Amino acid sequence: MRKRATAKQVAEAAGVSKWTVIRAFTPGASITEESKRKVLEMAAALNYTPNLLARSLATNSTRQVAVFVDDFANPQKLPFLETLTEQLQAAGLVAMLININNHFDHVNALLHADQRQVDAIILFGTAFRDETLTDLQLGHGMPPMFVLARDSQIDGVPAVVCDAELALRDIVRHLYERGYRRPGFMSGAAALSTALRRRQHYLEFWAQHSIQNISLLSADRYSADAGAASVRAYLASTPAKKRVDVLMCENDILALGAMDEIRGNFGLKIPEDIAIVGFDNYELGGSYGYGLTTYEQPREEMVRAVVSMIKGAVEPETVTLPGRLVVRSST
Amino acid sequence: MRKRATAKQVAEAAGVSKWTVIRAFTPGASITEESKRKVLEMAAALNYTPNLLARSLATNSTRQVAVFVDDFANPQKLPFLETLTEQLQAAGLVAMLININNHFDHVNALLHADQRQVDAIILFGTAFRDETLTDLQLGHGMPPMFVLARDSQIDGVPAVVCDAELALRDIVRHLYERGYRRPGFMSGAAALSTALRRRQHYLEFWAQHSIQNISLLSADRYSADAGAASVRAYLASTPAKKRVDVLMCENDILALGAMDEIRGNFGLKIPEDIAIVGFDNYELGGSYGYGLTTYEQPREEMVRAVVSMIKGAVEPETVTLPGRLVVRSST
DNA sequence: TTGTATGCGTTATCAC
DNA sequence: GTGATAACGCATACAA
Repeated sequence: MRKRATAKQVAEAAGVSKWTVIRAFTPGASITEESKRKVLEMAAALNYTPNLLARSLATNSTRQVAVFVDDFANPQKLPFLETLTEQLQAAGLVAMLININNHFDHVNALLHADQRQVDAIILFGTAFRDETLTDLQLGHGMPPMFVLARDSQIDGVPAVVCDAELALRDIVRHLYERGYRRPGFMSGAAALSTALRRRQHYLEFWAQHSIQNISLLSADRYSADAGAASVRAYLASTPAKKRVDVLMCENDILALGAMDEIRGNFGLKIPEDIAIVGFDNYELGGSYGYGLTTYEQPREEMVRAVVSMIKGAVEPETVTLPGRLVVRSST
Repeated sequence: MRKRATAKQVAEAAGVSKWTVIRAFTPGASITEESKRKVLEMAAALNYTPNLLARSLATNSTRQVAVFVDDFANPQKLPFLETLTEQLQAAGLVAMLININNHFDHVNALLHADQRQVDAIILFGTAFRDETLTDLQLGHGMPPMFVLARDSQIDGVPAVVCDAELALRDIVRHLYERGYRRPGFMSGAAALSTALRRRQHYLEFWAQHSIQNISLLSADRYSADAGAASVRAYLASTPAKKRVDVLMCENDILALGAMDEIRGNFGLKIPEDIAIVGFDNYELGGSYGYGLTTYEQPREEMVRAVVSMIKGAVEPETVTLPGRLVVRSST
C-alpha cells in the first residue's frame, strides 16, 4: 500500500526546501514562477496533494460542518440534504452527517463534533434543551451553531426558517375563500411541532375569522403510517356530521398517509367530504393520485442563508424566508 | 471564545506529565488508579477531551468514512442513510456525506476523501469507470472502497447488494403464476440500471417461460415524474391491444409515478388493465392508494455487511444478500 | 524569494 | 508506573 507523498518528499525530489513546496500550494504566496512550476511538476509526478488533516491541525480549521438529523421518516429531508451538501461543497466545506437517536444523543453529538473540531454545526430539524449547553459547560468555545428548518429555542443560536406566519396566513385565507369553516389540524411529534409554529398560526388566523373550534389531531411521528393512524382514530370516533371539512396536516408525509386512509379505508371523497392541506411540497403529493394542496419551503434560499453565515459572509442572525402556496385538487 | 483545553494544560494543573494524562484517556494503559483519578478530575474541571484531529494525525486513522451519493431523487436513500449513519456511529465511525454532481465529480470526491485521510469510502448507489482510478494513479494508497446497493464493476472493489437474481426469480414466478404473459420493464438512468441487473434477470426468467417479447421502457431518472413521463409515452404510442399486461419498474418511485399516470391520466385500472411491480418497498407504496407489489432489500443486513468489512471484522468481499417479495394489490 | 525554527495536540517508543 | 524524545504533516513568523 503506497503511502501518501509529503511536502518534504516533494521538496527533496525538486531540490528545494519543503516550505517552498508549501508555498507552491498556497494561493498568493511569494514564490517565483520558476520554482512553483518545478514544484508542481514534481508534485504531480509523486502524486502529492496537501494532507488536509495536518493542515486542519495547524490552521485550527477543518472546513467540516456537522449536520445533526434526528428524523429520517420525512422524505423532505433528502432534497434538503442534497442542496445542503451541494452548497457546502461549493464553498469548500464538507458535511459530517450525524444521526441523533437513542444510542447517540445530542450531548454525544455535540461532544463529538467539538472533538473533531468542526467549523460549524447545523441542527437540521432538531434541537435540544437550552440547558444542555450550560450543563456541558461548553457554551463558549463550541463551534458556531445554526438551526435549519425549525425555530431555535436556544439562546444565541440563530435559526433559518420558512416564514410560518406568512405561510399559514396564505393557507388559511385560501381555505376560507374556498368556503371551509370547520378546520382541523394534525400535528406530528410534539417536540418539533411547537418549534414549527404551524399549528399556532393556523389557529391564530382562523381565530381572525372568528373560528375557534378547531379539531386537533396528533400523530406520534412524521410518517405516512402515523398520519393514517391519527386520522383513522379521528374518523372512527367522530360521527360524519361533526367532522371537519378541511384538515391541515403539519407536513406532506402525514397528509399523504391521511389521504390514503380517508379514501381507502373510509371511502370518503377528497375534497368533497374532507379537504386536505399539507406542507413541504413533496414530489408525490403533486401526482394525480394525490393532488395535494401544500406549501413549499424556499429550500435553496434557506440553505444559502445558512451557508453564508457559516462562511462568515453575513452576520449570524435568525432569518425568516417566504415560501409559496401550491394549490391543487385536494382543496 | 474559550479555546479547548489540551493534555498539557491538564498535566500542569494535575502536577503530572502530559503523557500521564494521555494514559488516563487510553483504555488499558498502565497507570495507577490514584493518578488516573486525579487526572480525570482535573480534566473534568478544565473540560478537557482529547482532540480527535491530533489523534488522527498521529495514528493515521480518522475514523471517518466518506459516503458518495449521486442521486437524491429516490426516497429509499433516506432510510439507508439512517441505517448507515447509525451503524457507523455505533462502530465509532462517522459519515462524511459527499454529493457527487456536475460541479463535484467522482475524481474530486476521491481526491478530497484521500486528502482528508478517511478510513474508507462507500460508493452508495454510485460508481465510476474502472479507469478513473488508474488515471488518477492512486489505485493503491487510496482508502479501502466499497460499493453499496449496486454492482461494483471496479476491479478489486467489493460490493454489497441485494441478490437480484433471487429477487427477480421470485418476482417473475409470482407474475407468471398470476397469469401475466405480456411483461414490460421500465428502467431508469442507464448507468445505474445495468449495475442493478434487475432488467437482465427479469428478461432471463421470462425467457425460461419462453417469453421473449418484452417491452422495454426507459425513464431518464429515478423519479416519479420520470416514471410518469415514460409510461405516458408508451401508452400514447401503443394501442390498447398491444400493451403489456404487467409492467415492472426498476424501483418504487418510478412505479408510483407510473401508477399515477396510468390511472389518473389514462383512466386505466391496476391491476386489471395493467399490473405494476416495483422494487424497494418504499413506505408510500404500501398505502391503500397504491398497494404496490414490490421487493424489499435487506437494508440492515447490507449495511451491517459493509460496516463489518470497514471495521475489519470480516474479509472484504462481494456479498449478495436475499431480500423478500412483498405482494400487494397492484398485481 | 527562500530557508530555518517553532508550534498545532496527540501517539509510539524508549529509558528510568 | 512515569517521564522524556521523536514523529505525524503542515503553517506561521522570522531571518537571510
